[in-house]
Amino acid sequence: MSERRKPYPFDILEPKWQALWEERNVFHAPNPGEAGFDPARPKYYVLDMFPYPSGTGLHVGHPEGYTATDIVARYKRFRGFNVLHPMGWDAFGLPAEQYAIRTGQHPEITTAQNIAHFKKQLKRIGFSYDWEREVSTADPRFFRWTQWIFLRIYHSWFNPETRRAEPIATYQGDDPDSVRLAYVAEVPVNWCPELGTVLANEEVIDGKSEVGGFPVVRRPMRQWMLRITAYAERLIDELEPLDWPEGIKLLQRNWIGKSEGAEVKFAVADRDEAIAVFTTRPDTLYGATYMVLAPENPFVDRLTTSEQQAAVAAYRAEVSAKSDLERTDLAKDKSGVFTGAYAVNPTNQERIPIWIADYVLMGYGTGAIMAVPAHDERDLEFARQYGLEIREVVAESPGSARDSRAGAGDSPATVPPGSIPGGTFPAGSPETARESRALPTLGDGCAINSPVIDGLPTSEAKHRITAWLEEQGLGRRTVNYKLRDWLFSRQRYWGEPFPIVWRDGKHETIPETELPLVPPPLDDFKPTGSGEPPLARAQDWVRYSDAASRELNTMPQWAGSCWYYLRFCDPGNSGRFVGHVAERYWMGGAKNESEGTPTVSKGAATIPNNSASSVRGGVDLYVGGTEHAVLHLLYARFWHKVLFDLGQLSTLEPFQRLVNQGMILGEDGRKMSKRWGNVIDPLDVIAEYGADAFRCYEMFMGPLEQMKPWSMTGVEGVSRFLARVWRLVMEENQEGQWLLSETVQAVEPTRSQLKVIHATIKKVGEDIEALSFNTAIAQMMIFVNAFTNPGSARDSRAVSGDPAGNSLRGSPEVAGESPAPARESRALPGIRSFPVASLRTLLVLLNPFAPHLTSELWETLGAKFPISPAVITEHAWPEYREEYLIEDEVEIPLQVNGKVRDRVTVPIDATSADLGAIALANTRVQEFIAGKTVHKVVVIPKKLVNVVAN
RNA sequence: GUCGAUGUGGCGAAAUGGCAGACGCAACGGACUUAAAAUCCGUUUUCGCGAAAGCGAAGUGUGGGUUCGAGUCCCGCCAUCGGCACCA
Repeated sequence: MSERRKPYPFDILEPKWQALWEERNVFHAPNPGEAGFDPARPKYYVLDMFPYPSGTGLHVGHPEGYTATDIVARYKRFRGFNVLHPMGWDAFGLPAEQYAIRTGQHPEITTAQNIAHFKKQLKRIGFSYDWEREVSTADPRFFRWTQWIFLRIYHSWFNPETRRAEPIATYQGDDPDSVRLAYVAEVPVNWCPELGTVLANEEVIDGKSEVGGFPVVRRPMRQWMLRITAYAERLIDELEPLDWPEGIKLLQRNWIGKSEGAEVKFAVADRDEAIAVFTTRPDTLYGATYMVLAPENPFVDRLTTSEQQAAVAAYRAEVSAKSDLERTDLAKDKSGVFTGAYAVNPTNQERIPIWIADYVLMGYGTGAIMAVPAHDERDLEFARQYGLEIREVVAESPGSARDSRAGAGDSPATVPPGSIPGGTFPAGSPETARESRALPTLGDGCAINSPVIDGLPTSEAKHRITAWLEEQGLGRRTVNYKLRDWLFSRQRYWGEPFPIVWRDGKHETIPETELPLVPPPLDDFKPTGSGEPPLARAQDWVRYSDAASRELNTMPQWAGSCWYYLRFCDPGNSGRFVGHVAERYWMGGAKNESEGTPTVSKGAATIPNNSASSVRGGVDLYVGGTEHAVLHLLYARFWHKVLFDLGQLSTLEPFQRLVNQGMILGEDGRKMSKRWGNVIDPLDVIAEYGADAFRCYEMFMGPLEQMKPWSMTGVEGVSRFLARVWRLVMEENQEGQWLLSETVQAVEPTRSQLKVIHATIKKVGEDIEALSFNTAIAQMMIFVNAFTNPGSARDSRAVSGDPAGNSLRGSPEVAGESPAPARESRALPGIRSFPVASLRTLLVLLNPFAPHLTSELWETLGAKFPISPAVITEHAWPEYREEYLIEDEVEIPLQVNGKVRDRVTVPIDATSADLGAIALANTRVQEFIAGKTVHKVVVIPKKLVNVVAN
């Protein structure tokens, strides 16, 4: 009584169908070889980015992508595909551990509770996941294989010859540990003494910990690293053919940051030593007037003169106190110190001073640069600050001059390409040049004041000087990447332990038979404070043997998500991380296998690169948020490639098609957060409007990839639409019971109804393929409006050309005077009638969006109009017939000079000549061309006529 | 700074170079009702003229351009959002 009246009884029918689906295991997809598997059907793997089961539960943002994939999954099933549509949990993670630290509650318990809550929410939305395939990254049956994959990575190296990972046994060198894809290194980390732990860069703000605001220092620690940089080139190349948003591809490419250039050796003056620098502009070598080393560069210790010792030490101390963020944040002023030493410019033997400055990073290139202040903004700023020489060696090339900034006489624009500009440019007087031009040339131009390459355009100059350097043994062509190796260890409890033990200071692996290696039980999850991970507390566990002890670090949260999509293919396999047959079936190329089975592990014979087409495939559709555009998607691609190279997988890439859903904002247009009090809980919405309305609204809001604000009244609108569908089939009697409506009859649809039906079949199918769900729903609304409303102005367009008049439904008065109903059966006189077959068509089209409502109505219709199969989901997707879409007549706008002046209805096959004549004869057109000369009549048959006159 | 995305009614949004605003929300008017809710019908880009049907003009952030024709293609600019940020 107190409850608001429901527009239709979703609160009863939705749980009913959800229970039924679960009971009958309707959405289980059998694997090849299992009972019920139909090999004749093509496969379709549609995947969501699995969630971290946080304590707060789902919000309306999660189900946006999930609804999209669910619609595709249900649609593909109708289309006859074997559909793999799984869900699982990214269950290791910091929040559970921090909660454990605060409360003493074991993370396993809180995680299990959170998972249960998430699962309940997902089931209430009616997603068609195959729950038999559910996995959790924190489950030993799962992370056993995460550890196993780590061992594969550990036992491999990247062979630059074959450009692929190979077992370490194929490595011929004498130090295998130096080439392993998993290795140990001392790297600087963000150490927070107060919290007793290492923090990720994102967790450090202005040199303080995000949590608590404690100071954070940089400190070198022994860490596990994965050699992802070996794959930099392939991660770029093999990204190309994927069906991903261009923006995401670009983001990955930029993250990897490939740049081509040269490494150049500069001799140190008066010493038998040389420092290599990396530059992308070897053509500016003559303009290198000083050199800069990163403060951490080991050369600094050796080079610094005694007079400069104190200044250098002070500067290095100052720099090391800064966090990464402080150091790179803001466009702060350049700072640096002279070392007292000099290098020799290899082109002209000039002595140039060697400085140190924190604008040079130790981690990129060689940690040293040649500074060319005339042609690099940063070097220029630094040179100006410390009064270093600026020498111009590139002039703007003819034609590319931005402005006439220089006087005509000395303008390099007068230099003919290829000639030596000595006469026209004031060579040897860089100061003059500087003053006459406001800025140095930062872009391409042509070389000047550079004997070996004078007059050459930049690109050619680069080649020439690099060749010259190689001849002289002073340098070589090189490629550099921004991408760094992946810091793979964490000092945490709630993560996968490494299958590694230490003996005599050396790492070695534990046997595979000892997997899974589960974390020890602990009561205290806090870091130890000494920098040792919490696992150190479990002394019994740590002790592996008399001589060996376990690795104490755990893997980062990314580890499980790097391969979970593979486990979904074969989640119960206890002998392998994924069975070959299952993997080849679900991950294989979607097309036929006619080109032969993908090449797998035939020794070193196949080099994966450039043969991408033979190993194409992967997840057919992967939907998730942009926040994973780089890290997760890059890490997963990396692991996948290693496993592929080692012959464990059949495809080169994990995710063939990727789509990012946009963020859903609160009703106030702000990001949803507790702080603004604008968070929407899906369960609240479902309680009020039902899961079907929730799903449809999520899709009707706008394009999937766009950011868009939530609107409760919008949900109401979609709910009204679903209620209209309900009332198309059902009517309420005096007692308030819903019964099958008398108006539903076994009649043939009218011609105009057929047109709407087939237009809807076409549009909904195409729109789902294109993930344009909002317009698919709009079209179904048009369908329902057409069936519900007696001929109204708004559907005049939809029914134009309908010889039956403009009513779509057999309302008595119209049906009486209309010859419309096709052939045999007609509406009973006096009763408006809806053809049952047409309603069934609508129910199938709508089923992926509103599965509960449509299942219920299908069943109800079946009671009076029996049909087999009795369950909607076992039916085929309807096919549209072009013949019903074709019009006899078409309305053509008549334009004069591009403006519509009238419209005429003409037969569909009217010729251009006819149309032109009709237009010119039209009185409205005549009005507007009166007194003008007609120059041209543009006729687009079936579209429009445009008379050009003036 | 730089790369990318976006900019269309009061709002969410539609529109293979061819009738801008489909579909929905909100608002307003009407029917039904004792009344309300629900439901159904209708109006709704702006400005001008008209009693009205209607007629005209302008209109997709902004300035140019290409085209018979531009929301859509090209060039410049502005704004909002997002990523990266001394990568030599």
